[in-house]
Amino acid sequence: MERKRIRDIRNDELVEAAIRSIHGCGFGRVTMAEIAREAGASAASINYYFGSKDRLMEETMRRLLSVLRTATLARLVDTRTPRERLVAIVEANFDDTLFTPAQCSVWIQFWANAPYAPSLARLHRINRARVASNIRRELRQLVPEPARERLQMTIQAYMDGVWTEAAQGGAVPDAASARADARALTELLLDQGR
Amino acid sequence: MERKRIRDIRNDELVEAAIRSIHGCGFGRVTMAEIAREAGASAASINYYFGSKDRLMEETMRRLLSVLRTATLARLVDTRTPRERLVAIVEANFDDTLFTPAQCSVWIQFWANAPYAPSLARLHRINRARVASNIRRELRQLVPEPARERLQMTIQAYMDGVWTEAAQGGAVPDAASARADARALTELLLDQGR
DNA sequence: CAATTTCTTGTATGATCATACAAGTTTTTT
DNA sequence: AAAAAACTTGTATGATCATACAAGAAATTG
Repeated sequence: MERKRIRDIRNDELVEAAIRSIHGCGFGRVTMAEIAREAGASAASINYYFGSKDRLMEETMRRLLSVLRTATLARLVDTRTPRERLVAIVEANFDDTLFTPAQCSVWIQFWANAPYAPSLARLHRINRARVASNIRRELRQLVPEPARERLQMTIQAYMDGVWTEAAQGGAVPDAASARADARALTELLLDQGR
Repeated sequence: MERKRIRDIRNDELVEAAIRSIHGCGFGRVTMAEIAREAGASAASINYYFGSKDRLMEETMRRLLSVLRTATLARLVDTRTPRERLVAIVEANFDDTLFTPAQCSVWIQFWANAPYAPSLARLHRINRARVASNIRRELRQLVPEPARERLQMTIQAYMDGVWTEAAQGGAVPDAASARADARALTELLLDQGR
């Protein structure tokens, strides 16, 4: 099936060009022409494959979500205890495949724009619910009720914040240190009672 | 000096209309016409007072920064120890005057767009440097060197993250709980060695 | 190799929007 | 109250951009 392959190749190329372009110009300022240039194609061909700019953005966001999902599943494979699983979920957010300037930048911009773009809002809501539920599942076995909810929000806020910082492009830690820091904070929070 | 007063009143009205409009439409989609409508004025009058959309956005961001600065200074007044000052700085980020859905939302959007708009980038950089330096000043007297830098980043990431969450509009805690949570985390981090 | 499908692009169209401008209105000054 | 200054607005202009479309190139099929 040569047909399908070519289409998939183009999809990949265009989504990756979109990520680079958004990182370069900003979500609000990126144009079809710019993305096409980045991909070495024409603006019209993006419409041929995606139908509209909106759908290209949607697919681009899907790509980011899929990277996170993949990283999370990979890290969950070798876990035994709830504590290990929680750490795996947290560390997945700073996986080498995810925690790059371009992806953090694009991610933040999708977040900022999600409330105003229905198709992004939907994906955003689904992802957020999945991450929250993953964390809660493990916390249930680790922490008694009153503190649980607050703990989950703290962890999630911290992860969002590190991504935000990374997107600002300042002194970005490398992925490995980001994981170490996140792990340290998670364990400190889990052990705080003792 | 009636002249000055009218100008100041219009400036205030227009900046506040801009905040409401950006919260409603998004930074990338808000138009002069929409802001004018929100303010009960005309698009042309915004140009009369601010010269351009760009400068209105710049002034709007300045407003947000000024609210944070004011809240911080107010909370620093009655502090005695470095620890109290650090807590004051952190709590200021969740002051009642700041931690509202509209302001968090606008703030996040300014952050996301700062890398692509020179005038916003400048303000953003200055603010970030000031907050970082405030935190570092107190940490110097509270924490030995190796951990200091990491602690500062953790605190700042957490604060960014809570704002991000608040901007998403999900289950936003009220300002008072946000302050309590932030204080608890700060003190946990400070005491972690013991 | 002819026919058909798939792919690619340049250009035209129409929408959106910031801004300039000129013509008015209101307020202040003298 | 005349003159001047400050303010306000509607409209025109021009730029930007997503997208539709038609025509053509390349690949696939029979």
